[in-house]
Order: sequence, then structure tokens, then C-alpha cells
Amino acid sequence: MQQSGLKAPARIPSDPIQRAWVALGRVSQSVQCEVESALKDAGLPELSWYTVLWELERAGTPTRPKDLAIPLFILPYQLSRLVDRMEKDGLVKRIACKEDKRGHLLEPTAKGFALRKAMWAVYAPAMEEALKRINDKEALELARLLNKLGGIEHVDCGDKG
Amino acid sequence: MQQSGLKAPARIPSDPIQRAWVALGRVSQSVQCEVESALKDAGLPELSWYTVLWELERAGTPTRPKDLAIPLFILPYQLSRLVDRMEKDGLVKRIACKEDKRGHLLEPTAKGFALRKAMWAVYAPAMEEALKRINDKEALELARLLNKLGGIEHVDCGDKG
DNA sequence: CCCTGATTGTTGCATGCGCAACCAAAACTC
DNA sequence: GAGTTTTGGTTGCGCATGCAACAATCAGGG
Repeated sequence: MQQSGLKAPARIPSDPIQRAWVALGRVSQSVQCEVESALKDAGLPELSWYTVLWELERAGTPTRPKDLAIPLFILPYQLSRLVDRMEKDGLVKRIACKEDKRGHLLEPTAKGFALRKAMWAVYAPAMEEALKRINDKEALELARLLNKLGGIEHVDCGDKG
Repeated sequence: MQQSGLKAPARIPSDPIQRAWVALGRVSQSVQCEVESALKDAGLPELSWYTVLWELERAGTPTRPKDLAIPLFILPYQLSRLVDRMEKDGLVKRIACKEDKRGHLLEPTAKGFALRKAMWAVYAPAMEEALKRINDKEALELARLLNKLGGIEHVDCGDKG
């Protein structure tokens, strides 16, 4: 009396999958935390602020929130409030959008540019430190596996010099 | 006039390191989100609740918060409030600790056991689904690289049957 | 025993977040 | 071009979170 083998869609993840899941959760939390701490200790804002500033800078031109929300993996209302805070701190400004009066364009201020640069000066070494246990070859292999896992294409992360 | 090469501690992460960093951030967020959504859609609480219940169940005996906080990568005040909510829902109970009157022991209730089981029925397939793009061999390699990166030893993640 | 210091756990407060409702402008339909 | 739907973005509310201060107990001297 053999079971069909087609009915049961392996409901229990294999041990290797479970190991990968656990490692992913713990290690990402751990390194994320390390870098965030470095920024906080330097009296700088959190990484999401950097990412917004970096995306705006990279775009090179005032950008709609909706065009930022997707690459940032962020929900519209999250971005809305993030921009609220950043605008209050004078890092970005909302400027009117003539083509679509519902929205607006986001543009970093001089202070915004300066802050991104200051953050990178802390962010970069912190990233280096957090990932120091693997070498470049391992890092590439790790990135490859992660991207295969997530089906995500390559994106830049920050300043190159 | 050659630079010493000893002074400058590579402050800019190499491209492979940056790629690994970005991939780690995005992919971990993405798969974490996927699994949390599955639980939410099933009307179940979030993963941290599962993890607490699982650790308690795994211990097999009433356990001090401090002995949970470390393996859970959680701060004492976070655990304190998490237990508040779980206790209010009748999933765990705080029982007096004779040896140390400062603290107490945590014990899952019958409802707590049942909930963990119900969550695993959703959690396991969701994990499987979220990680389906890699096979077992790749998962092992991924786990190995992540653990090397984080310097973290193996831990179980949940029910095996 | 009393004093000091470390450990264990909780809490007040301000801030942040998720959700669902909401508004205004655009786009589409007839 | 009035009516409906969709899109872009914000907001009120309740809950969660981080931080720093706090209380209570324990442990180790003198």
C-alpha cells in the first residue's frame, strides 16, 4: 500500500532549510544591530534615514515617494512619516509636483547631503567590522545564495569612495 | 614615498562585502515578512511568541526569564512585556521562584502548548515556501557562511514532527 | 548585622509603528 | 463631462518599543 507521494507537499522543512532559516534570522539581526549601534553611538540617525538620502542622491533628481517606496521595501505610510521627521530636521524638502498634484517631489537639502556623507563615514567601517569574519570570496558566495533565495537583483548600497 | 599600508584599516568595504550586506538586509527582511504574514493571515500571533513557547517547551521545565533572554537575543524589558501579553492571553504563567525571590519561573499553559503546535502547522510550510528557491545543499552552505559570519553556534528552530 | 554593589526584572514616558479610514487628484467609462 | 475606479499620499488611534530610572533581592565584605 504505497502512498502516492504527490499528495503531501513536504510540510516540514528539511533540517538544512531549518538551519538556514535560523542562521538567517539570528545573523541578520546581529549584524544589523551592530551597525545601527555604531550609528547611534556616533549620535547619528538610523540606517533608514541613510537609505532615503542615498536613494535621493543616487537618483540625482527630485523623486516621487512612490518611486522610492518600492526599492526601499517600505510602505507608503512608513515613508510618509519618515519624510515628516527628516523634513522637520531639515534634511529633505517636499517640493510641488506639477505633473501630478496629488504628490510631490523629494529633494535632499545641503544638510541632507552632508549628513549622508557623515553617516557613511561611520556606516562603512561598521559594515566592514560586522562582516569581517568572512573574506571577499565567501561574501560573494553568500550574496549569490541570498539573492537566489530571495530572487532579488543587485543594488548598490552606498558611497564607493 | 611609499605609504606604510599598516595605518589605513580598509575603511571602505569591498564590493563583495557590500553586496553581501545589501543581500543580507533585503532577503532576511523579505523572508521574515513572508512568514510573519502567513501567521497573521492565519490569525496567529507573531514569531516571537512562538519562539518563547518553543524555548519553554524545549527546556521541559519552568525557566527563568534571564535564561530565556540570552538565547532569544532579546532584552530583559522586551521579554518582560512580551510575557505580560502572553500571560494576559493565558499562554504562559509566572510562578514563584523559591530560590530567588527577585524573579520567577515561566511555564507554558495547556493553551500555550496548543498554540505553539497550531503555529508550527503554519510556520513550517511558510518557512518551506519562503526558502523554496534554494535546495538542501545550498541551504547548508548558506547556513555555514552565515554562522561563520556571525560566529554563532547551531540551535534548533522548532518542532521536528 | 549593616553597607555596598551587582543582578533580576519592571515601569513611565516619549516616540514609533501598523492598520484602516481617509482625502485629493488622476484615469478610465459611458 | 458626470460618475466611478484607481492611484498617491496622509492621518487618527491604539498598541509596541527604547530608554532610562526604578524597586527588590541577592552576594560579599567589614
